[in-house]
Amino acid sequence: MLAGAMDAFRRRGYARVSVKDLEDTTGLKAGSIYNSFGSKDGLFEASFAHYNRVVLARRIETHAAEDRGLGGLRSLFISLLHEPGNESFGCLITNSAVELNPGHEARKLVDDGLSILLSLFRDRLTAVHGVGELRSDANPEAEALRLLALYQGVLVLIRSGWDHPALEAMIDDSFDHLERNQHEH
Amino acid sequence: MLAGAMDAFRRRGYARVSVKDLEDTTGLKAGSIYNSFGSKDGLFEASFAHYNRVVLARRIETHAAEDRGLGGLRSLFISLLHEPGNESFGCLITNSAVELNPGHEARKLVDDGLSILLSLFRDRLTAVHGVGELRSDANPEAEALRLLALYQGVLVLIRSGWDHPALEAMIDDSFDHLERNQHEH
DNA sequence: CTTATTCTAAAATAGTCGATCAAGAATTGG
DNA sequence: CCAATTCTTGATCGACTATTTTAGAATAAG
Repeated sequence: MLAGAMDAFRRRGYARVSVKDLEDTTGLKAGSIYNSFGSKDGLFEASFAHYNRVVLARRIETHAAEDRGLGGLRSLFISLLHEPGNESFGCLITNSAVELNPGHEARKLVDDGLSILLSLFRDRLTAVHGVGELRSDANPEAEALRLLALYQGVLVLIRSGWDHPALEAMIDDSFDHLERNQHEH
Repeated sequence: MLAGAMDAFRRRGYARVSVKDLEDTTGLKAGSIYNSFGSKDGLFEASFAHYNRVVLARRIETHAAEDRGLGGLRSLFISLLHEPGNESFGCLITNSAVELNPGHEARKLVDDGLSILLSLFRDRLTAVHGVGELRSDANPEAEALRLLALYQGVLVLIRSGWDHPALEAMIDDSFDHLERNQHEH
């Protein structure tokens, strides 16, 4: 029910999903939606919170579990290219960061999502840096923000229909460079 | 006139700009708009083409002229953080890649814009690689796509209101790593 | 069973959307 | 200067928007 609304927002963004669309995707009638969520904004925010709490969290858990080190992060990036059914539902964080009004209430959910990702990157890089899995001259703090930007950029390029194998090669290349001593001479 | 419409689309995206808004920003009445551009889509596409042909091209020319090497690309990235009036108008390429329908006519303009940037990055990296300005183990082709993703990602983070100095430090760090022998031991 | 309460449904509201039209103003070509 | 054409304007179109309301169905409590 929430999932249906969330999928619609992921695919088409906030503005281009109508209440009629939400009736179809949730199975609820407009009256019930307004009774339960107060407004279209309310349902959007509930969907977004669900995205951060469930979809994003589960993706991280599945691909980047704590014991998988740097390879987990790589796997997380690659997973963006292999959505089930070969269709990209879009990332609510990226899409909302671009689409939403500066003053929109749901902006805090964008910040939440970005913060979840940045913390993951920072903590993981710091951890593997300690055990020598990371290139020694890399700065985990700056590198984490760079990965966050790369993550968002990849999602933009996926949305633009960019060739997936090329993106996959680029991601692999990026993580190869992060690892220690992969280019010995 | 075109510039006014373009600014509106850059700020608020395609969907949230109404024909009434376009009347205000262009100074033309709805009838004239439809006479000149055929539709809201038509005006949008004209604005987008103007963005690629003028705004983007001029930005590249100003910051990343051909003789400025790798430093020109760095300057191009940094320039995104220093828009006049401390306000970001948004990048029509990034925003449209995220917002537009898969089948929308203006998608080709997204491809055009991305292609302009990718070509710039690829050509410049190849050139400086030849004269040893680029880290020798870097692959210009993969690196160019990485810069394109980074560029898009930075624009997403700017839109999300991310701290500019942190982004600037990250960009500088990224280009430091691209340069040859900046970490001698 | 009865009463109270919550949930659902369908219709209606006011407003805005993109787009069109006819009439007149401005501009252009001869 | 005149005729033809293009452009501008304000009014208006039906369709769709988010939201509210009203009435009825389902559910729960006593």
